[in-house]
Amino acid sequence: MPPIFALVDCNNFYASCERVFNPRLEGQPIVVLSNNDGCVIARSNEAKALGIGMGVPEFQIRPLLRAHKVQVFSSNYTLYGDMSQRVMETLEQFCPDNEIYSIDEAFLRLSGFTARNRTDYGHTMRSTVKQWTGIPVSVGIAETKTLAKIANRVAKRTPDTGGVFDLLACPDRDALLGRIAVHDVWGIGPNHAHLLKQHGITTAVQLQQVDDQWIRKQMGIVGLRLVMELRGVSCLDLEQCPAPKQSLTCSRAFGAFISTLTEMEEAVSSYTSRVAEKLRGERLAATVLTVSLTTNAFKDGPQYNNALTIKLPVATDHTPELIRSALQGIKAVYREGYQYKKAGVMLMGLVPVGQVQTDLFDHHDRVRSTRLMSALDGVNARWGLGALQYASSGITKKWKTQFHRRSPAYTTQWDELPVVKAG
DNA sequence: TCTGGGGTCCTAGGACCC
DNA sequence: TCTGGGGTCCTAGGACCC
Repeated sequence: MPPIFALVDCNNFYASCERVFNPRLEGQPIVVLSNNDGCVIARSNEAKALGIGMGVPEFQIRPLLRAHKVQVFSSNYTLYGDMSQRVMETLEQFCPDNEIYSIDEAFLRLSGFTARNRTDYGHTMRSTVKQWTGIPVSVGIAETKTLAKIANRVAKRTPDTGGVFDLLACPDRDALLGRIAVHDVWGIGPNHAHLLKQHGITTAVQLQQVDDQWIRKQMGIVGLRLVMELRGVSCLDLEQCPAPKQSLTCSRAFGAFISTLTEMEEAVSSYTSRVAEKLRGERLAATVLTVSLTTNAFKDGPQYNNALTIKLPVATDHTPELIRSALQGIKAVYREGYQYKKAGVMLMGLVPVGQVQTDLFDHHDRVRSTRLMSALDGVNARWGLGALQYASSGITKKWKTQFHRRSPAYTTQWDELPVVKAG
């Protein structure tokens, strides 16, 4: 029996999260900004209707935001991560055969349903998620993941679907695919959209009908797979046990320019602590570390970008060891005379902690340092990330990322829980 | 003044080996 | 004049995703 996929996607996820705990935002335009309150990364429907684009710098639309009383939020990833988990746990109850694809999307395998039942089930899931979490979702159903993505798009944009659309029950699929622009197909980015357009291919239905050899030559195996998926031949299966991570990164723009090595060392040290926490959270250790730094490409003035990759002597998840290597790296690439905007620390060559190949000459007391790291992570989990920090991360931190308009961590910090007033 | 962050996969080309 | 062939591994860069 051919598979059937449903894609459940949260509507305007970050904006919806803000709304759940602040009901007076219902019906109002909302935007959520990236780190340092730089760009728009989420918009409510009302904000989209004002013509606010995805990724637009906040300063460029400031007058518009003010004129329409748009509610502006800094991003609050602690809140969004927790809300995501609630949504996914709800979906899990409906369909354990699922893949959490991103913070706001999951693919489900719906087998053994008739067409009528599928749509009904979609509506039940949708209303349950809304009732249990407050988050509105849309459901797209089809025989491949790529088509389920398209079905979801239709569900989201066509009010009379009630938020659920089953492409298998669509009487004229070609007409529908003819209305989907090729750049809106999952897997077609700006570059391939341009290439396809030059060959007269502008809609999903045209893409579906291209010659196999031609698409293989133009877009490689990925392109051919995509076209097969559009034809209803499933090539992308559910990935239920996610492959172990290959890399972990912490890279961030600074809240204020850095122009001294000391401050750069603080920032890199702080970013390394963060990525090391992620590493331990995944129960992995790293064998390769890359540090990078860059000036502001948007500004005039001297530019400098550089990165350095260091092979670690022994795979480690121990923050001080990682900081030592990162600092050694940043010293080597740092040049005086620039205004730095951003730095990053990436860990690669990840191996499960249980399988670390130790060095004959490695005298480090690993048992002791593991206990220390657990204690550190425990304190930070209890009191909030950054409660306990390494001195090398600095104290004043003028460079720290700015979040001027952040909502409370409504669901993860006792002192920030929403208060319900009796009245 | 002010422009995000974190990932994956594929491919082409070079180095190296037999 | 004439300059193999095939395999593997690694890396950098491109393209895409949310």
